[in-house]
Amino acid sequence: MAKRMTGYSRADQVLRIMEDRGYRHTGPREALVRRIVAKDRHFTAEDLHRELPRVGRATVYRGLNLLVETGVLCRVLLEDGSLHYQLSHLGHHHHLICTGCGASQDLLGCDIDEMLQEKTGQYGFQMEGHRLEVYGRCDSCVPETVAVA
Amino acid sequence: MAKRMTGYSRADQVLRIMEDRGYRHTGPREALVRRIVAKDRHFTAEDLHRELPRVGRATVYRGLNLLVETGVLCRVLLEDGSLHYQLSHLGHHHHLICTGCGASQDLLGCDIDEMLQEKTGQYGFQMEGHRLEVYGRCDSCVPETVAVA
DNA sequence: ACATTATTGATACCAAGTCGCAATAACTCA
DNA sequence: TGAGTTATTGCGACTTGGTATCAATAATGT
Repeated sequence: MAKRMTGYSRADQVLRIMEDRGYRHTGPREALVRRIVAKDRHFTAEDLHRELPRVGRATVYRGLNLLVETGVLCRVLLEDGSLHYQLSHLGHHHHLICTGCGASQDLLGCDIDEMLQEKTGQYGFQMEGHRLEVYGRCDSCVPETVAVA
Repeated sequence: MAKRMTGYSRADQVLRIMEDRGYRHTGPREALVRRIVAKDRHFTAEDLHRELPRVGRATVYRGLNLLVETGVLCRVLLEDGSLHYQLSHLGHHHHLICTGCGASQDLLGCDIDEMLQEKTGQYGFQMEGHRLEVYGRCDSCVPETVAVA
């Protein structure tokens, strides 16, 4: 069915980016990338390794680190402390993570930077960066039981 | 030296809180608490275990979890992903973590809640909570080298 | 086609943290 | 105070998530 009019899929784009950075285009890397771009939610390194058993564990971890460095993926920290990955928007942003279905999306245009600069300045602190994760329910995951009076 | 006019130290208070919750007052727990309240910066479970070799490793971990549940400690996530602990203010707050000396302090009165509620609402998202860590330099840790024009 | 260099994957290893369990220490109450 | 009950301890084995080593292999430039 009509899949995509442009000749290049997202996976191709990503592979292209990596080649431009001087990384080689290899079978295992292509497998990783294709699998990743097909995902609609965050995942762990072990998830990926389970899905691609023919790609060595170390290679999966190495590939993920590479993709994070390249800016293709970003790391997402869940409430329980476990580390997941997801396709990234470029630039600084935060994540909305659904505690129901595990879906996540980027939260764009959330500028807490200035506010933090000011606040932390009051403590004599020179801010360099921050990390913000937001947890809740996405629209298709409203809690089943509503609080009783 | 004039140390403290009240008869009860912070450590005693903490032990008191734990007893009130039904936990027993034991030697190992007291050792943990005394060591912790004497600290002026965040620390890891392994730090604590190294400092108190006579307290079993599992006991250190169990104790820390207990103190977090009780609200005495809170977990702090460093930039490199490692998990540290520090004495906690009550209620929701964030942390200012110095990347120079490793000191950290609580950042109070930083209300990003409303802003996040609004922003996330636009995504059809019902926010339940968030985590924010702020990294930078404390006033006594200004970077040695200043950016050159 | 070849030489060069990056990459792979198996394995061993490491760090952080939990689990099971027998021994022990804290509380309770008669 | 002492016996009984129950929580806690500490050991060691185990799990999970991730990295280092290194010989074998695959990708690239010419």
